[in-house]
Amino acid sequence: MSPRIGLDLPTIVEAAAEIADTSGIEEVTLASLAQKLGIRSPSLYNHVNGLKGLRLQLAIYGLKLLTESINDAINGKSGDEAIHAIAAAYMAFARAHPGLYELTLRAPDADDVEYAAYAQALVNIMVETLRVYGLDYDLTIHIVRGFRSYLHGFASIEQKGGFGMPQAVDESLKQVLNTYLIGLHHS
Amino acid sequence: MSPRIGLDLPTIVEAAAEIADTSGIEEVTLASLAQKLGIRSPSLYNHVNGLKGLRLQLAIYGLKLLTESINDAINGKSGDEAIHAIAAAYMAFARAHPGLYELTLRAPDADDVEYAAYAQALVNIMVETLRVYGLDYDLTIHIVRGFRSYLHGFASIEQKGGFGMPQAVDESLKQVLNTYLIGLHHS
DNA sequence: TGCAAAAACTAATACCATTAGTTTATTATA
DNA sequence: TATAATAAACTAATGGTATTAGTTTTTGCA
Repeated sequence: MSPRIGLDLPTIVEAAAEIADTSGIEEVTLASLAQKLGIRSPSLYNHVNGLKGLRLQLAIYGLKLLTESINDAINGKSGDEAIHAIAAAYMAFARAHPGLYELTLRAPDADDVEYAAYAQALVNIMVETLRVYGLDYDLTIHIVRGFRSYLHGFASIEQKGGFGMPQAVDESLKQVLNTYLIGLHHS
Repeated sequence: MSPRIGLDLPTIVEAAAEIADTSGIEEVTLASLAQKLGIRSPSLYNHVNGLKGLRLQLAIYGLKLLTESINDAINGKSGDEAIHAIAAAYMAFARAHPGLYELTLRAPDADDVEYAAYAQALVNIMVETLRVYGLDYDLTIHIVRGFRSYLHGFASIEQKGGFGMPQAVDESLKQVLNTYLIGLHHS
């Protein structure tokens, strides 16, 4: 079935993710990736639909890792504790994989079935975690949107060095989350 | 002093912003911009430090527009009303200038003095708006970070089509903000 | 053993940014 | 008014990029 074994999609995507995390996402080119893998760049078209296809695979891979990581973090927790655990796991992923994270939330083709499925899974985790608060469905959707927006914005701004003093960012993350949760408990 | 008058930095940056908003930020190339302006692409180097310099100018221009827009929106308001006005103006800008907004929060060189000054001005507006709540300084910084993160994350996710149902996003924006403000009033 | 398919390859094309060196037009000065 | 300096355009050339087409090679299976 497969000649020239030893090079498959996971290997390619992981190599690309490593470039993204260590050198930045604009260094992820078919040329640099091919060089890292010891092949010529047109050969990549046998595994991936060009640069656009590679980026989509990276987005799927990142979303999968992120979702798994959050699922692990949430294990056995509920309520406010679970919310804080999600936030911590989210930030830990963004910090450990800066390039991959950036590609994760920037799917060139958000209509892709696999990407959409993982994205929905992440939303479902949050919806499920909020269940204990007994909110009605519409409000739950609003709150989840706010939570996602906050986490993504925080990770994104931090990654770009947008927060002046770097020592207190974790404190900010928690304080803001607590403020949000207090508001939630009072509404 | 200036031969061949008629082409200056603002003209160039506005043309580039138009490309970004109508065709997407990856269509902003020196080639496409030069064509739009009726010149050859190397001529752009007389006004801008290459593609990187162009992107920096776009980020500065966008940040300036955004800050002015928010300043206008806040006029005469205070407290919760001012917070909601900031959020509305922020989202209005991101929606009216999708490409420029994306470039605004992605300065290739965040150390640039002019860019940093506008960014600080935006933070100052928020700090000032929160003054009426009488929070201590540290908490104010945390809350501003949360506010910025939320707004950026919301705009960013919406732009990528990350919210499933598009009809209720404004409702989400307000609801979440209200929840956040309730938490603020109770802490 | 031979055949088909998959995955590598080479060669070529088109687009892009960038640099170097040249021309041209405008402004300021003598 | 004529001339020199300067800024902004230009052409030409280089190197990097993705991508396509067509070819070779290797592997698995009949």
